[in-house]
Amino acid sequence: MLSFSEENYLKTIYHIEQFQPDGVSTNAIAKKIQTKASSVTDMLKKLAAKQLIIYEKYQGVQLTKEGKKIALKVIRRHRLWEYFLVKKLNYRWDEVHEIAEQLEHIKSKTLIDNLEEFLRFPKFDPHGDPIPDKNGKMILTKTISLLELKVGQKGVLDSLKDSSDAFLKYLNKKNLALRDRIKVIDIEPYDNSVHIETKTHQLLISKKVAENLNIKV
Amino acid sequence: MLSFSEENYLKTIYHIEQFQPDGVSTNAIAKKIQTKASSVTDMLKKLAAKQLIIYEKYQGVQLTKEGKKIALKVIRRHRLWEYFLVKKLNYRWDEVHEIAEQLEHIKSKTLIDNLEEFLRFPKFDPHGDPIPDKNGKMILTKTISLLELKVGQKGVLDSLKDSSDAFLKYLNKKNLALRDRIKVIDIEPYDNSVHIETKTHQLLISKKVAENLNIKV
DNA sequence: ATATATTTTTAGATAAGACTAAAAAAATAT
DNA sequence: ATATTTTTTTAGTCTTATCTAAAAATATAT
Repeated sequence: MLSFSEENYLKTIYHIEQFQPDGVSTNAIAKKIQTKASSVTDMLKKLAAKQLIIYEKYQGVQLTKEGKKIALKVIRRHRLWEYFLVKKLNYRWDEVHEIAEQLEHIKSKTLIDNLEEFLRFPKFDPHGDPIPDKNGKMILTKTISLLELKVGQKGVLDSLKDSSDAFLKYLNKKNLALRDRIKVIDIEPYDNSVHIETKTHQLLISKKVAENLNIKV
Repeated sequence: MLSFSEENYLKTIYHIEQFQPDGVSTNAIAKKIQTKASSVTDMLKKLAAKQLIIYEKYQGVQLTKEGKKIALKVIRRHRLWEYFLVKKLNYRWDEVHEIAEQLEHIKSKTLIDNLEEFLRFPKFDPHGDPIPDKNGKMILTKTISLLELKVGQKGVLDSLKDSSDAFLKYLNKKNLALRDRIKVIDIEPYDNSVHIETKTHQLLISKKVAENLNIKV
């Protein structure tokens, strides 16, 4: 049985791997997990000894099949609990991360499957991210970042590249929500900002924000 | 903020204090928490330094006001989560303890109050134990053990002195549930066993079992 | 009252996971 | 190609919560 900390590392490596498929660096993990590189190295050795990652000094790491399986279990738990918190306990999408970070490590053979059934098998969490099923399978939606849309093109806000509370609060303030239909009115070539229109209002979106919005066209 | 382990000690001391109001012994704690007396001593020093217990070498401990407050918070969380597991996730009363032991240590300012509201402010957990409210107040029901009833006397099974999974499974097997009306048919003076009758069947209850059944007369 | 048994504490060790500081390796720049 | 910077690892330390073994205090029994 893995520790809280080991599970966290596996989950984190999985997430970074989505963007860095051929080797996740020690520093990248340290940054995401808010710890020191030396602590990461220690843990990588431990996970490698358990055959959950492939680790060669200075080379970055990759999850093994087993490591990936465990990472997906943790992600499944995290996303189901987030769904529970929002749908049943009336939390906002920007309030659930910290609590789900703890709940995702509760150990039980049956708990998460029972929770999933209670929630009636949701397929996406409150941030639009897909929830892996019992076998680790999830619905992968093809999206592009808002930055890639042309003037006049339309799409739907599907999910986020950055789900930090800070970004979620920004979207709250700007009245942008998942499933909103978006049309690009204009693109400013100088700073890559995007002028968009939703059903209810118009908005100016900076490059930084635009690249964190995943659009289904 | 207290650790998982510190919270567990406070909760355990609170429970033992119900039966040993003037000083909880190191060994009693060690037994309940499944650890060694020396480990308990270490922790007692720590809790005393934090002013959560009154501890004098060799004298046993007592919770301070603050220690009791925290213990009741942990018990509140435990019982609300047990209620959730049974009422929402369809667990049986003998399956929830281990999971609630973990859930009770989730840290959040708002989680447990939101859960309580979602569950519509239950006053008793699945084992008949009262759930402390936000302020630590709970409904204390006057009960006596089945052993104290006279022949011919009636009462209702209200709660249990022992809520171990083993005892709960025993009650399942014997078809005894909370709220069952019970009448004492006969008492065997030789071994203090009790012959009882419920709405549906008659049963012979050993002394050991009888003293763990709390009856509201 | 004294011997014996039990309980509790102390001392020292261990494991997990983090840290700092310094060394080693790899990447980048001139 | 060499110097510089950045990244990663190593070595050693710290904290938390355990443990064992031995010592000290308390309780029990004769």
